[in-house]
Amino acid sequence: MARAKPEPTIEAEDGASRDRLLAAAQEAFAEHGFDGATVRGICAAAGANVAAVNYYFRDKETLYVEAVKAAHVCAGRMDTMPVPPPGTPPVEKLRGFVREMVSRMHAPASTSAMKLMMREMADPGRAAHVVVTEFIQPVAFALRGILRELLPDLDEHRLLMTGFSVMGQCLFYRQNRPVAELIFGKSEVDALTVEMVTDHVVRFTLAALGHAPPVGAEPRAKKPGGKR
Amino acid sequence: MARAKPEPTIEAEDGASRDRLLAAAQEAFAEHGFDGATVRGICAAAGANVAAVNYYFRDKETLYVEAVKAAHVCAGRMDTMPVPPPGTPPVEKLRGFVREMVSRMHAPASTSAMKLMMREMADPGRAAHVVVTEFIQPVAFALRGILRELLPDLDEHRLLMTGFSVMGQCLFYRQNRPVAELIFGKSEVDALTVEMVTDHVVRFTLAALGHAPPVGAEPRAKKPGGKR
DNA sequence: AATCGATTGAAACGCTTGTTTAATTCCGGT
DNA sequence: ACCGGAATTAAACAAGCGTTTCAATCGATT
Repeated sequence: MARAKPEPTIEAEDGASRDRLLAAAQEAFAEHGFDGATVRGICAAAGANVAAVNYYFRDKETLYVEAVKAAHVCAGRMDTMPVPPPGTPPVEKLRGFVREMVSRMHAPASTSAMKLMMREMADPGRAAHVVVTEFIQPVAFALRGILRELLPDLDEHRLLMTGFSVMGQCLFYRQNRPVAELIFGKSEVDALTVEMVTDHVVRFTLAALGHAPPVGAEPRAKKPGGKR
Repeated sequence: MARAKPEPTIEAEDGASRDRLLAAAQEAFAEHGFDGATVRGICAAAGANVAAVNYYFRDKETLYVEAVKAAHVCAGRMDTMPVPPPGTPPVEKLRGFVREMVSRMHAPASTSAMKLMMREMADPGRAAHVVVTEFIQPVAFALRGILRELLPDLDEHRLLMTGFSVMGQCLFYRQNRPVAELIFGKSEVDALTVEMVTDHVVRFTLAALGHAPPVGAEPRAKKPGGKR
């Protein structure tokens, strides 16, 4: 009937609408969660038919899992963390780690992808294993290695908690930013730039570990007690 | 006990099934979220009819808000934080604050109530304002006061981030515990007792602020006010 | 041009959701 | 006892959900 021959969209590509479906699902699940997002809404946003989700994926749940997987290869790529050159001192490794982490918490490449992963982490269920083993685990071990270099004699439990302290500081700015804005005002929180937060977390952590002067001590001059 | 009814409306005090409904809603919303929980499931758990939720509350949304309110007066009571006596040094105030916070993060009085509040904080929407102003805000200001005592000369931005560092460390053990268990193993994470975590966070923070020796440095010599 | 498999389309399925209606039971009061 | 409002019940409502069906369409191959 309506032999509509619109612009030659790239349909010849294998699974063009599959990708659009995946992108739409990623955004919808990130915004409204698994239960909140609807298959109809996703298909409408993707410009596809409702049956497409059953054609390309089996059902809503596998679409969700695939969307999470696609999200963590898009915004994730945690294996592509900046690898410091071999001679880098551990303090600088930690600084680089925190900078990268805070940056991703602050303004990630794909907002919806990061939101989706955070949501899955907040209450793990359907795709937690994939996200953790491929996205989070290597980062956690990288941090543990850096901290082990900084604290060679610390027992495992304290090392673990130290890593949690670092991650807790970084994750705060993403997981609790809305609440912080409600408490202290959006302008106050938004005033904290990536550089400021990175600098604070690095200084706070290094001071806690005895590798830098404590917070509040302005380094107007080189402080005595500098290591090495 | 029987008071006169000036208005022929319902008595808010005798709602036996209303309370059961509220408790069931609290648990269901905590477990499955707003969209995941069903009115029928809540009523079944409360042993009430489906129409009860429309009789006592207007609809599902107000039931949710009331459940959140009930949750934060049950597990919350953050205004009943341990008030240190006036002569307490700020270091001890911080220690008490962290201990209380970590304890509540670790094993709260009502698991479902805490879960429900955390869920509402994770993505604020329906009852965020109530939770924040009555539950979180006073705690945040209390922490800020303690930190201001410890760091009288720090600018506001750094003071804010320092508070975030403290809260981030405490919240980590609740918000990211499942993920941490997936990464490092449940036994490793569960081995961290409240005392260990409290001690670590206090030491980490005080060291960062220059009020205690850094993590990893065992206090070989007696510190002023040193503890065992 | 005809054919075949892959893809899309519109419609309907069965089911669950939140909400409402109307009838019923319960209980205390002048 | 009667009566009236409060509380509870069963049944149904419309709407939306995920999923399925089957026919129509498209693109490439023969």
